[in-house]
This record gives sequence, C-alpha cells and structure tokens, in this order.
Amino acid sequence: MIGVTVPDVLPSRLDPKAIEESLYKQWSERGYFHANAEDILVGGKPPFVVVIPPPNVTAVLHMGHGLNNTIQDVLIRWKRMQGHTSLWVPGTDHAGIATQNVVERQLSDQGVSRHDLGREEFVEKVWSYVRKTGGQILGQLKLIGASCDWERTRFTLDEGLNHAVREVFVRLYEKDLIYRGEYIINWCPRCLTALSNEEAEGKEVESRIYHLRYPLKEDLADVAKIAKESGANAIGQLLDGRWYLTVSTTRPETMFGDTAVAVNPKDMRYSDLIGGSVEIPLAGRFVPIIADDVVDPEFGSGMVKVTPAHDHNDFEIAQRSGISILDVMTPGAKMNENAPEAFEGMDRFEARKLTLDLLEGSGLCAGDDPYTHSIPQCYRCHTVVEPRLSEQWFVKMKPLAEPALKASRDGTIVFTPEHWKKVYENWMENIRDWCISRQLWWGHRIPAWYCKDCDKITVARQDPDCCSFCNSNHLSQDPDVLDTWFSSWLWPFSVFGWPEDTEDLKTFYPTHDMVTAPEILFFWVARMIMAGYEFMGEAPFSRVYLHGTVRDKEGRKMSKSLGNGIDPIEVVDLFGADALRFTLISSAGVGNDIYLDHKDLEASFSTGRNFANKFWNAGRFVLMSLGDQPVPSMEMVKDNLELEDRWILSRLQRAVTNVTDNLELFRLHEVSEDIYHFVWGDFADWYLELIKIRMQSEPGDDSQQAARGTLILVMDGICRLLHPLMPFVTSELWGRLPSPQGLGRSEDLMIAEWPDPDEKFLDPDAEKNMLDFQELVTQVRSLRKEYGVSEGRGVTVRLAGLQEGFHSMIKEQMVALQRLAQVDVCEIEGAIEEGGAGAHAVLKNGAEVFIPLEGIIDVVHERKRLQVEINRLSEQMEKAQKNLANERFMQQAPPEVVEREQGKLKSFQEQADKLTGKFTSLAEG
RNA sequence: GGGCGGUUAGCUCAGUUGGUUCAGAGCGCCUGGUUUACACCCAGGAGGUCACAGGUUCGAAUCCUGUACCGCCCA
Repeated sequence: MIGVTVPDVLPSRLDPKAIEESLYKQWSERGYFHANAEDILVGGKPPFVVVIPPPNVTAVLHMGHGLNNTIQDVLIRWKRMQGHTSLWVPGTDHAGIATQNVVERQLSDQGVSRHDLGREEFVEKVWSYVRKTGGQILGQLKLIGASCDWERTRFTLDEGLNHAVREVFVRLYEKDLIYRGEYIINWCPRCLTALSNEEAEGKEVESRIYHLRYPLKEDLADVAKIAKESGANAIGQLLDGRWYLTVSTTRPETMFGDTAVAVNPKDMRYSDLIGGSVEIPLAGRFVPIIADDVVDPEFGSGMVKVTPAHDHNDFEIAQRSGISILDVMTPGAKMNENAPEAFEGMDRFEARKLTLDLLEGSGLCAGDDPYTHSIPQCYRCHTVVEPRLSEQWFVKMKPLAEPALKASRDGTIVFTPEHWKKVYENWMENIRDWCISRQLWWGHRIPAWYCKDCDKITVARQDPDCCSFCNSNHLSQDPDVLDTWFSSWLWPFSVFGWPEDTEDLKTFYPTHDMVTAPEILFFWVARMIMAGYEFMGEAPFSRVYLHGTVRDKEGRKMSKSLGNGIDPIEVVDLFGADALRFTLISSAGVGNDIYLDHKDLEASFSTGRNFANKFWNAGRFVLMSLGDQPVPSMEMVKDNLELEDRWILSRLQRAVTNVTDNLELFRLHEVSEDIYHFVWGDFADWYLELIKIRMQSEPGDDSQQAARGTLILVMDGICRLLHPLMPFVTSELWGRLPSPQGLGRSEDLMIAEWPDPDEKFLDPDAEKNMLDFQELVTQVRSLRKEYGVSEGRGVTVRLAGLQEGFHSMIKEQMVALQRLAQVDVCEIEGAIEEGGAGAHAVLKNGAEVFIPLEGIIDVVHERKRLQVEINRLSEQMEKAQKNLANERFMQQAPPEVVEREQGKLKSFQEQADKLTGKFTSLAEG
C-alpha cells in the first residue's frame, strides 16, 4: 500500500455491493462450504450438522426465511471457526398442493385443465416448471451469505428421497403402522384432496347458530307433553299440533345428512324420548333419538343433530352407536342426490340459505344467535374445509410417538425457548392418526397396487408386475400421492442417502440443531423426531430452536396477500447482507417476534446498516493507524502496554467469553448486543479515541508500537467474533489486516480459529482504573454541558481528595483527559477552595471535581443541581442503612452482601458529605 | 372447553442463580457540535409506582397465589 492511503482504497461509507459478491465467490471457490465425511472419519473433531428446513421449491425468499437462515448460518459459521467440520445441508421441498396449484393456475390461463393433459403430461409440466423456476430461493440464500454445502443440495422429490419414502411406506405398512380405511377426514373442496388435521387450520369466525325444530313422531306426543311440562324447553308444539324438539347448529344445510338426534344419557329432561324417532324436515325422513356421552347438556338445547358424514364428532357417535352414515355432498361441496331434489347441485352455502328460508316458511326455525367459533380452513387456499367421509391412507401414530415423547421428557431433545417442550409433549400425548394420502398428481405416488381379481392390496418397494396374493396381473396403482410432510419427516437422514448405509449417514447423523418456526412444530419437527427414532433408532437432532415470526409494525404476520412483506433481497440491495443479518439477529430476542416497518426500510434496517458502517470506519482507522510499517506482535510490546491497552485487551476477553456463552445458549440477540457494545462503546468510543494521540507521535515510539500491537490483536479478535453475524464486512477488513511480525494466520477469516478467552489478558485493575477514568471524563463533559461551555473551549479542572491509585492514574492519563474532555489544565495537587464560583461533582471513588467557571456559573442553578444529587444519595443511603440496621439481614445475608452494603453506605456518605460541603459553602459564598 | 405464554421508558425489548450504585439497552425525542475513521457521526440530557392485590424472604422486576387485560396453540 506504499504511496496509496487507506482513504484512497476504502470509501468512507461501506459499499456492500463492492465486496459481497466477490467474497462469496472466493469462499465458494476455496471450498469452505463443503464438508467431507472422511475429515471426520480420520479423526477430526466431532462434526456440527444442521439440515435446512427446506423451503418450498416454488418459494421466493421472505423475511421469515431471512431470519431462519441467518440464525442457521450464524451457528454454522461459528462452529466452523471452532474447528468442527460443519455441514449445513440445503434443499427444497416439493410442496404438493402449492406447486400443483401454481401450475394448474398457469394452465387455466390457457384454458387447459390438468385433466385435459392427463397425469403423465401434467406431472411433466410441473417438473419443467420446477426445473425452470424452482430453487430460485437457494440462489437468494447465497445473497444473504448462507454458507450451505451446495454440493449436497437435495429435493424432497429427487430420486434418493423417493427411494427413502418408498422404503418407509413399505416398512410401516409391514408393521401395520400404515393402514387404509374409510374415515372422516378434512377435505378441501377446492383443492379436491384430503388434508391432515394439521393442514386444516382453525380460524375464529363470528357467525350464527341456528335453532331448528324437528317434528317428533306422533307416538311421542304424550312423552313430549310430559317432558315439556317438566321443563324441557327445547320441546314444543307446532301450530298444526305436532310436537317438535329443537336442535342447534351452525350448518343447517347438513341436516339432510342427519341420521340421528342425540342427547346425553344423563340428561333427565329427554330420557323418555330416547329410542323414539324424529323427522328431518324437508327431507321427510325419520331418524332415531339416541344417547351419547359426548353430548353436552349445557350446549344449546342439549339435543344435537348427528351428521356422521360431515362432522368429526358425529362420525364418532355413529361408530359407537351404529347409526347409518349419509353423505349429502359432492367432492366439490355441492349438495348431492341424497339431498332433496331442490338442493341437488347447489353449493353448500347457498343450500344453507335455502334451507333456512324453507324452514322459516314452515315455522320450523326457532331463530338464531350470534356465535363465534373456529372454522377449519385449507392451509393452502383458505377454503372452508368440509369434513368428509372418504377412503384414505393413515399412519398409526401412537407407537411412533412413544419414543419421541420420551426424548423430550428425559432431555434427549431440548427445546428453546423452553416452554415449547410442554406444547410438544401435549401434542404427542394427544396424538391422532395422520392422514397421508392426497388426491394430487404432484408428489410421491403411493406404492400400493389393487388387484382386480382378488381385491387385495400389494405394497412393494419395486413396482410389481403381479399381485403378490393371487399372481394376477390385473393390478392398478393407487392414484394418490403422499402428503409432502411424509417426505420431509425423513429429511435429516434421507439427505444422507438412507436407506443405504452410507459414509455420510454414519458421519453426519444425528444432526445437532434444528432451527425453525413454531408453526411447523407439529407438521414437521415432531414428525422428524418420530421418524428419527423409528428408522434410525436415534433422535435426528438434540436441540430445537424455535424462533419468532416476522411481523409488520401493526403486529400482523408478513404475507403476500396483505402486501406487508419486505423482500430481503431488496434489503440486501439497499443496505447489504451484513445489515440485514445484524438487524434480524439483534431484533430477535430468544423466541420473540420481530417487528419491521415495511413502509420504511431505512428505519427498519438502520441498526444493522449503521453498525456495519461504524465497524467499517473503525476498520479504516485501524488500517490507517497501522500503516505499512511492520506491526509488532504482542510478545514484542507486552512490557510497554498503557492503561487503555491493558483495559481493551481485558475487555476483549470478556467479550469473547460472553459471545461464546451466548452462542451456546442460542442467545443470538445478546451476542449481537455484546459485540455491538464492545465495538461501538469500548473499542470505537474509548480505545480508538485514546490511542489517537499515541498514533500521532514519532514512529517507532514504544508507546505507539504497543498501541499498534494491541490494535491489531483487538481488531483481529473483533473480526472473528463478529464474522458469524456479519461475514462480509469482517472478511473484507480482516483480509486487509497485516499480520503481526513473526506470526502466520489462516488464509481466510471464515476458517480462522474462533477465539478462546486468554486469561493472561484479564486485568481487573486496568478495568477498574479505566472505569474511574471514564467516569471522570463523562462527569467533566456533563458539567461543561450543564453550563453551556462550548465544545471548542477548554476548561480548567481541579481535582482533590484523590486516592493514591487514582492519583497516579490521572497523572499518567493527563493528556488523554485533556483531549477527551477538552481540558486545558488539570490540577491535581492541593485543595479546592471553598465557595469557589464553578461546577462541583464528586466521583464514586470520592474524588472531588471542580471546574472554575467565573462569570458563567449560576449559583442558584448550581445549588439546585447539588441538592438533587444530594437527595439521590440520601435515598441510597437510607436503603443501605435500613439493611444494615436489620439484625436478621446482618445474620442471614451472605457476608459479601453485607460487606458490599457497608461499602455502599460509606461511599454514599462520603459523596454526600462532600457535596453538602459544596452546597453550604456556595450558600455562604 | 383444554394447554402454553405475556404485561418493565413514547416504541421494541433485555434483566440468566432473589443481593454489583438494579431499574437497563437500542430506537425515538430534546440540547449542542465542520474534534482528519465514521453526520449511517460525536457529546450531553429528559423519560419507568417493573399491570394490580396479597404472600414467602433479612432482601422480590425476579419465587408463590389470586385478579385484570393481551396473545398463541389445540379441540
């Protein structure tokens, strides 16, 4: 750099665009992202492995991904620097419904349906769409600095994973853990497929509950009359003399599927009606009145209509009581031929209106009430889910849940934040079977074949030519595909080649940390744990970190439909990846949601941008200070260190300890805070300011050399500590940093060694002295401000009552004090005259500070100021006195607490006395 | 209905084992500033009954109980 100055090379504002792309390319070319199994197998440190929560192959990066992947990258980069072979496996998920929907929409723009194309051609269309646009999100991850092993990129529908899925299906089927049956499931009438319970998301809706009158069969008239008289007010008499009972429902249109009316067997009001029949109006059918424990006597009239084909609870009632099941809707949720003719072909919501109209017309509607309840919606298209009777494939979950539950209970798997443990266990304890078949074309085809001759099912690893029971070759494969999560639950081992017993699998399974959002705790995390135990005999990871959700300023989740999202790539473009990463990490307290303003990106990301720039400029200053002369090693200068050198080295050790400890605990927000304060506060505000004078001295001066040796050591440490959070700016500066004389270093910061705290640099004395010095500087600055002494103007400072150590320290730091607090003269010998016109203060260590301000000082103001300070101290004294006067405190509190309290009291007393002295002398003066 | 959380400065939050001059940080706000790294900066300042009520304790923002309000998940 001879002849070229730092400002010529490095602009005063960090330009992320100028550095990010080439750095990423360099890391990639040097192969730092790739992990080899052999490195471990030949005796390396234990690996550190994370598998990415695979985003949808059609997805584009949103802020949630930004946060999720930044966290993973921070952990991976940190562990890599610690010397672990660190592997972060990237990939995407085929997202059955979502992807199929996208392609279907495109086709429908051309007026074509998937059925026009036929299955094979349609699937080919989806593949070509995925090949063309899919995986875009992985490219975007590179822009935010993600250090994934791209050579291992996987897709949940690639050949290897397909193999794994099929193996799993067959194994579970052979163990009777997969079965096929006709049950009531969640059905999306728009997507025309079954959904799992997790995919039917409940949404609170304010709707109405309707009270319907079902006429009783004539032979119940007497019973009804008695019941009515004894207070059963759900029973009444119509104008035509018929008796009726009242049932309450939010879905009147389903009455055509009613096959019973149920009451609680303990509900005495209606017990005589049990066994009788009631008429379904408009349908003209009679159904029985039955008893079932599940009916809540307190709910509505205490009588409920039972619609087994269209309600989960009612289906269970039917299973218990054996009543018939009547499906009254088409797959598209239109009324079918089992409904009265006038309704056939009518949409369910229209049918609801018509039903109510007709019932009202015949006096069979007893009114309605407002009612808030949760209505399940399709998680992909938000269509109201229709519970539907249908033949589907299920996984029996209870046996799989057992080890997964145990793993949480015994701490094999630890959740952060902790409370998710309970949520997880609660779900596991109440686990229900998993509906895994989907009526889609895009996905893993179910490996089951039906024999036309013997009706048996052949489930096989290889596509069979003939029925394994009767050898017939009249086989047809199940047309359905598997739930996408049925492939993603295998992710932590399928990516390593399972079911083959590969080197990778042996080396990298189990993985370590799983970082994801709580939304998919059940969908994915819980199921991965079950699969891990079932197929690998071991948990897939040991720690689960569930981070918060990114929201807008109003607290709404960012979403495409609300238009309140922030594009992370736009943020990278504007402010750089480091700014994005740092802002996200520092906004995300453990498990907390993040609030960002999508209308003001600058305000949202200034934290990261400003910090990156601050660090950049600190780096420029360091480079300028070091210049092109050789930089001494610490060994060479260790005897010439000044107070601030010893202080910053000691502070660095504390930063190293704090950062590392907080990384261990997923406390990334605190990691960012630790570094922020160390860099901006200790390093830039104090250390760099303090060494400026020394840097201007004669080259070769011992003190200057000591500063240079310290500077490079600290800067190097900061680069390392900060690298996981802000990989680009740290690498750029570190790459320009010279090596201290005689010392080598690694070829890149990304693989440089993570610092360990070095005890020999811990220096409590230096920290204490520096703290005193900082207090003095701050106090002088504050007093100057108080009396409006302009920045350019120097003042005289008189100090008195200095303890020995403080006295000698101030003597040494005289120049620094003069510079930092703009002091012309500082007198430390002698006393401070009573009643002098000036500003007074007392430091915590008892030293008196006086700034003569003849002509400027306002005595009234000064007295008021002192009074406030004296009052504050008195309050503190009172507290301490109270404690010390308490016998039980003296006896029971630990000695060091008592001691501390005594020390406090003494110090307060001393300060207060001195200030009171000033106060009085001012009054007299 | 069942479960899990939350309530600390104008905003967003930290406060780990109950005790450090414990009531903190960032942002925002106010005042001043062309100090040769940085105005994406520097210096100073104002601002809180730690939701409420009890309890445990020598000592509570922190532990316990209850209340109010808010949120999330499951049925």
